[in-house]
Amino acid sequence: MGKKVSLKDIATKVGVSTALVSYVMNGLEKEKRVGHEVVEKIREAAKDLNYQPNQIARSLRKGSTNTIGLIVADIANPFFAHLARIIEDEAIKYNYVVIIGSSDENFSKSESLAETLLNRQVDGFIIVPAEGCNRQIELLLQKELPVVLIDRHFPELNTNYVVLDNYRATFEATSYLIDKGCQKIEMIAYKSSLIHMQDRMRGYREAIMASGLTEKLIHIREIDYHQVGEQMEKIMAELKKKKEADAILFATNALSVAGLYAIRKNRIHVPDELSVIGFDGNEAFDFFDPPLTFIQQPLEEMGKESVRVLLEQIQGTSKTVQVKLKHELICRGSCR
Amino acid sequence: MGKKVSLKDIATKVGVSTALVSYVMNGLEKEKRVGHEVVEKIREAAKDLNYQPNQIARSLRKGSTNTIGLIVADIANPFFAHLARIIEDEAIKYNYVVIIGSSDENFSKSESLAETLLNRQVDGFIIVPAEGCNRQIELLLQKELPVVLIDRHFPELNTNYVVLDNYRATFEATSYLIDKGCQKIEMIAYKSSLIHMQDRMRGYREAIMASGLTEKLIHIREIDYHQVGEQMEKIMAELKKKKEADAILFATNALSVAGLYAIRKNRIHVPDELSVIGFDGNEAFDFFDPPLTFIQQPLEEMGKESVRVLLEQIQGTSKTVQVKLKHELICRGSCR
DNA sequence: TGTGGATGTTTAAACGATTAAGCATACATT
DNA sequence: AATGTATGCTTAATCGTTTAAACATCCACA
Repeated sequence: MGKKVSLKDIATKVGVSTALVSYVMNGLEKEKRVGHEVVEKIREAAKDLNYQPNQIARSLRKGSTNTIGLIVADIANPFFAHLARIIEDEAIKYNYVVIIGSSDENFSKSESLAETLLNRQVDGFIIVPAEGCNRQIELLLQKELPVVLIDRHFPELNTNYVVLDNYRATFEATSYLIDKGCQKIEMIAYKSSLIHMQDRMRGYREAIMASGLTEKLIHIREIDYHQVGEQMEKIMAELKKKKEADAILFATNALSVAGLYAIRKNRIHVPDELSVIGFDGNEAFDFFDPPLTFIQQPLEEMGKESVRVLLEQIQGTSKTVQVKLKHELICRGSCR
Repeated sequence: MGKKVSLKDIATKVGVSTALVSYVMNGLEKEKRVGHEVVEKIREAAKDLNYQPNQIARSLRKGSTNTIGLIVADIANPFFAHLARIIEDEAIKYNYVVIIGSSDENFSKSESLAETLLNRQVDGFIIVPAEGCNRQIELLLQKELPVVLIDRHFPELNTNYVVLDNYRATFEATSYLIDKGCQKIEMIAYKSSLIHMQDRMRGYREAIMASGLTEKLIHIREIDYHQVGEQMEKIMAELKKKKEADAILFATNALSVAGLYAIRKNRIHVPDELSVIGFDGNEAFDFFDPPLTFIQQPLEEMGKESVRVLLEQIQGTSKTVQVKLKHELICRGSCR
C-alpha cells in the first residue's frame, strides 16, 4: 500500500515543523502568524504530494469524529431508505459522515448496534427507536451523548425528537373517511406500545368519537411485527366474508403494502367494497388500482430537521428540541 | 461527557501496565503468558468499569479501521437499499461497519465521496461505479486499495467485480418475448457507455438476430439519466399513437417504474397492446395491472459475494475475482 | 542599553491503543 | 557455580494529528 502522505512529509519537504503545516492546513495561518512565504511553500508541497489528512488521527486527538450514527428499523424499507438518503445528504454538507445500522425493530440488536457505533466514537445518534429501547436511550442520555429520536419517541423521556404529529394524521384521515360516508372503519396497526403507534390509534379512536359515531364501531386490529403476512391474510379473508367493514386505515407503510397484497389476493374491490387509506408514499400505492389515498409524511423536513437538531446538540446546546411535523393527506381514488 | 474508560484506567485499578490489559482484552493471555490471577483481575476490572475499546485509537495504531466504504448510485433506490442492507448484515458478521454514500451516477460526486471515505481510512470499497469513474477506480487500484465493483464493471480494468450476467439476462428475456410471438420489441435503456448497459443492449440485439428476425426490428431508446420522466412520457405517447411496438423491455428498475407510470398515463393496455418486461423486483411491479414479468437479480448472493471478495482482498489475496451471476426471469401477466 | 511587543517558529505532550524489546525472577540442568 | 530457559511483567515507541507553551529574532521606544 503506497504509504500515505502525512503532515510530517510536508514538514520535511518544506523544512519546517509539523505544527506550522497543521496550522496552514487548518486555515489558521493568520491567527497563528505563519510567514507568507512559508504558507505558500506549504500549500504547494501539500498539493504536490497530494496530501489528505488522516481523519482517524485527527479524531483521536480532537475527541470527535464528525460521524453520525443512524439507527433505523430497516434500511431496505423505502421509507427509511429515503430518510437515510436525506440525512446523508444533509450531513455531508457539514462535513459529517453517516454510519447506518438496521435494528429490525429489535431492541437488543439496537443496543449492540449503538455499542458498535459508540466504540467508533460517533459524535451523536439519530435513532428510530424500537420497542423497549427506553433503557438504551436513557443510558445514552446519561453519558450526555447527543441523541435525536426520529419517527417515534418516548414521552417519559425528555429527549430531542422529530416526529410526525401522528395523532392529528390519523384523526384527519379517519374524519375524511367518515365525511365520505364510511361508518365501519377498521384500523390495522402493529401491536406495539410505542407512542407513534399509540398516537395513531388514538387519533383514529377520537375521530370516531368526535364524529358522533358509536364507540362500538372502533375496531383496531393489532398485528405482530413478525407475522404481518399471515395475519393480514386472515384479516382480509375475514373482512371479505363477513363484510363487516367499509373502510380500512393502515398505520404504517409496510402494513399498507402487505394489506394491499392481501386485498388483491382476496379480490376485494376498492373503493366499492372497501375504502382504503395507506401510510407514507410508496410506488406500490401508485400502481394499485385505484391509486391509494395516503397519509404523507414530510420526509425531507424530518430528515433535515433531525440533522440540524443533532448538530446543534453536538455543538453543545443544552436545550431540548421536540418537533412535531404535519402530515398531508394525498387524496386519490381509493376512498369512495 | 462522562469520561470514557480506557486501558489505562483498568491498568491503574489492577496495578499493572497497559500492555497486560491489552493482551488480555485481545485474548492473547496464553501467547503472552499473563499470570492466571492477573488475567482474572483484569477481566473483572474491565467488567466493573464497563470498558469498551476505543476503535479510533486502535485503528490509528493498527492502520486498519474495520470499515467498508460503500458507494451506490442512490441509497433511496430500493434496489440499492436492499443491496446495502445485505452488505451491512454480512459485514457486521465479520466485525466490519459500512459507510454508505450516494453518487447519483455522477463521477465527480463519486470521487469526492471516495476521498472522504479514504480520509476516514476505510479498509476497502464496494463500488457501484458511475460513468466516467474509470480513472477514479484506477487510482484506487494503484494505491493497492481493496476494491470490489458491483452491478457494473470496466472491462478494460482488471478489477474484482460481482455483477449480473447482463448479456444473458436480456438475451433470454428478449427470446422469451419472441417466443411469445412479439416481433416489434423495443428496449428502453439509459444513454450510457457503462458495460452493464451495453451488455444489456447487446443481449437484446443478439437475441433478435439469433431468432431470425430482421435487423431492422432492433430499436433501442436511450434515455438521459436526468430526464427520465419527460423522455419516457414522450416515448410512450409516441408508441401509443404510432403503434410501432408490440413489446417493451426495460433496462433497469428505475426505468421500469418510470415506464409503468407513463404506460398508465397513456392508457396503454398491457399485455394486449404491449407486452412488458421490467428489471429487478419491486413492489410497484406487483401492483401494476397485470403484475409485471421481470428479470430478477440475485441480490442476496450479489451482496454477500461482494463482501466475501472484499474481505479476501483486505486479508491480502493477490488474485482477482470476477463473478457473473445468473438472473431469473419471473414470469407473470405482462406478456401476452 | 535595556524593556516590551510583534512576528515567526519549534518543541513536545496528548489522544488510546498495540507490540517489540527488555528486564527480573525462579527453577532446572550441567 | 554457571548457564540456560521458562515465566511474568514493564518500558517505551508508534500511529498522524492538534495545540499550548516555549523560544528566538527583530524592531521600536524610552
